[in-house]
Amino acid sequence: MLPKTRLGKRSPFGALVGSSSCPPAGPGQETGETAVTMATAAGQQAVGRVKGHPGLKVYFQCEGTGSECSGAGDLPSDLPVWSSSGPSSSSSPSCIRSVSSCIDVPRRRRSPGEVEMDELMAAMVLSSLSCSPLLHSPPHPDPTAPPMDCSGGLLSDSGSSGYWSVGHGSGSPAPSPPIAEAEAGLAPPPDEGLDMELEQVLFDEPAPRKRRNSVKTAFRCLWPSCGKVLTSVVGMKRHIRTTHLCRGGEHERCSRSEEDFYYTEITQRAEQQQQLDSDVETLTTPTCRWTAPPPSCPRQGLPFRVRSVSVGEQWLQHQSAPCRRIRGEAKKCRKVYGIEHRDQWCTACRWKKACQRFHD
DNA sequence: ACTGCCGGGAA
DNA sequence: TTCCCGGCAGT
Ligand SMILES: [Zn+2]
Repeated sequence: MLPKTRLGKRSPFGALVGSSSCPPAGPGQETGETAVTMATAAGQQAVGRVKGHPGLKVYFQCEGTGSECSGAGDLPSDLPVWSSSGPSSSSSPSCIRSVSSCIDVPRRRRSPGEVEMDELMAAMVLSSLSCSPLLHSPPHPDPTAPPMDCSGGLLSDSGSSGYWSVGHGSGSPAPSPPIAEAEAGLAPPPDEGLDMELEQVLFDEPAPRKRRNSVKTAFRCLWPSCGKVLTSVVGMKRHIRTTHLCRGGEHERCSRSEEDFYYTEITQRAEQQQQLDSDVETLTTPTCRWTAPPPSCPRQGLPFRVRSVSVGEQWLQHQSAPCRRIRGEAKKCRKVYGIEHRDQWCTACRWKKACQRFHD
């Protein structure tokens, strides 16, 4: 028996076993999604967008100055929007209702001068970013859902037999994301919880292994027929702001997040990195890029496409990346006995498996 | 270059 | 099941 610490990891698909489909939905497609919208002092901003499915419980807990409300409810997939009463911006049909009609939320108006909303929003952002479909799946699995048991051990790392075996279950390619991408429209799994962006990021890579050497990060402007590449976020934002958005410094605060939707993060090998803009700064400010432009600064009709990784997604990638087991300090049979005494190795070492004699 | 070992395949 | 090995990642 192999040790319990075995991490089956090197499968390129092991990173995201839970989410197997990638619905070919555009940014504006909202069926089956649940937009968590909340109002801030600056306006409304979609802080999270998770795929909803029947049975998915979403828990809110907001702490205000005077009162405290917490709501939990089953979110049907027909898009109930829960939002606190913000400014009546009717930019989106999802902002019509101020309080969900299906969640018993105590009505509470935002008290003036309330500053905890930033914290709340930060918490929502964090929770939405760190929410794995596994962590938020209902404790009682949906009986109507197909028994997709492909999600165990995504983050827990407690699976004794590595991750999952591709071969289990004949003809059931559930955990295979590339196949699932082709069959995206056929059977969306109930565990759908990650943004499709993330899945694209995770699976678009031809080489899923980490090749961090000599790879630099740059940012490409996504404005139509621009394609400018800069090495810094700040420079890119400034480029977008000044060149495309035609804005000066007085709008920087408003459009601070808007530029994020018009550039994408690209990586390129160092030797391929051509002469870029002289504006070289290090990436110090983590930016969160959402899948829709901020409603506070509507720009209708302008095409935007985002294929970038937010910080949380990067974190999630890192967490769920198929990482190998940490090489132990102990010498193994190979090193102890040497190649010439291979017959003295343990069988695992002989078979190039994890050593059973010298555990870490 | 060497080592550990995952994943896969042959016998 | 046993055995072997390609190939990757880390040292
Ligand atoms: Zn050994």
